[in-house]
Amino acid sequence: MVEQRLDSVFHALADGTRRGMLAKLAVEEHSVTALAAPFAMSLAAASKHIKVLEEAGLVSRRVEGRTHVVTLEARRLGEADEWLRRYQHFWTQRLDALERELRKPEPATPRKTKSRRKK
Amino acid sequence: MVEQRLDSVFHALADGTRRGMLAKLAVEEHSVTALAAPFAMSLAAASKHIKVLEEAGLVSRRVEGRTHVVTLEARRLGEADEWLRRYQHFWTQRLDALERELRKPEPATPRKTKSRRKK
DNA sequence: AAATCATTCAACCGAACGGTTGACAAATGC
DNA sequence: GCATTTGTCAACCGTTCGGTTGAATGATTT
Repeated sequence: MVEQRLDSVFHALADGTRRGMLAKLAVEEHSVTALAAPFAMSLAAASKHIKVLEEAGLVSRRVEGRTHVVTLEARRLGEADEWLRRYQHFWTQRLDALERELRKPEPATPRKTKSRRKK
Repeated sequence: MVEQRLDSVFHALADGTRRGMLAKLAVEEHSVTALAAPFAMSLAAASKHIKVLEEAGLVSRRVEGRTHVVTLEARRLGEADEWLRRYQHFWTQRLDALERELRKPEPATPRKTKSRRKK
């Protein structure tokens, strides 16, 4: 159930055009034409991308006269992030370890000027 | 450059089988056969999934005799997370706003017992 | 040396992807 | 009323995806 959603969300994110659209939508909502503008493709193609985002639940659409206004809907991004963070310590632990290592030279017991370590 | 990598990482994540493999690898490294075991598919199919993960930089492989040992390589997950977090406030702010709203019923000016609102 | 185990490779398959074009529908402008 | 704007839909096209099967490769066991 939530697994399926992750499929569609991650798939939606696996395309630069769509990520670009989300970036634009993060600033403010846009019409379909406005969203399509930066990309070298037909309006129909852009429209399809928007549909992918919509079906992934990443954007919503409000019809206003003849224009469709697309809005960022980030809850699902939150779900994706939630999934990713289960692994967070894997990419931070090295840094953590490094940090600890870097702090270490400041000795825990600074009394003895010369500390023999190991051997 | 980094955009291309995001493509492959998000694409790799857009599949339940592959996410399952990563989950298993989060516990410890595994051979190809061990990784494939839980899934109802041929070994060749699983092997392809692993290749996708590998090419996305999410896992690495060490050949040990006749078995290939696959290890989680989470740096790229970190990059994906980094991208997602640009949007973090979008899925937290609503909660923030809601929280403020929920606190509000405690009136700012509780003096007047009967407050007429509107009209 | 032969058999078995761990894994990939190559060819194939149907479905989905990302794009195009042309027709269509609805709201707006003249 | 007619043309224009905004957007979708449908059909098509080549490519990629996720899977299969069968053969091939290499390391290990007997």
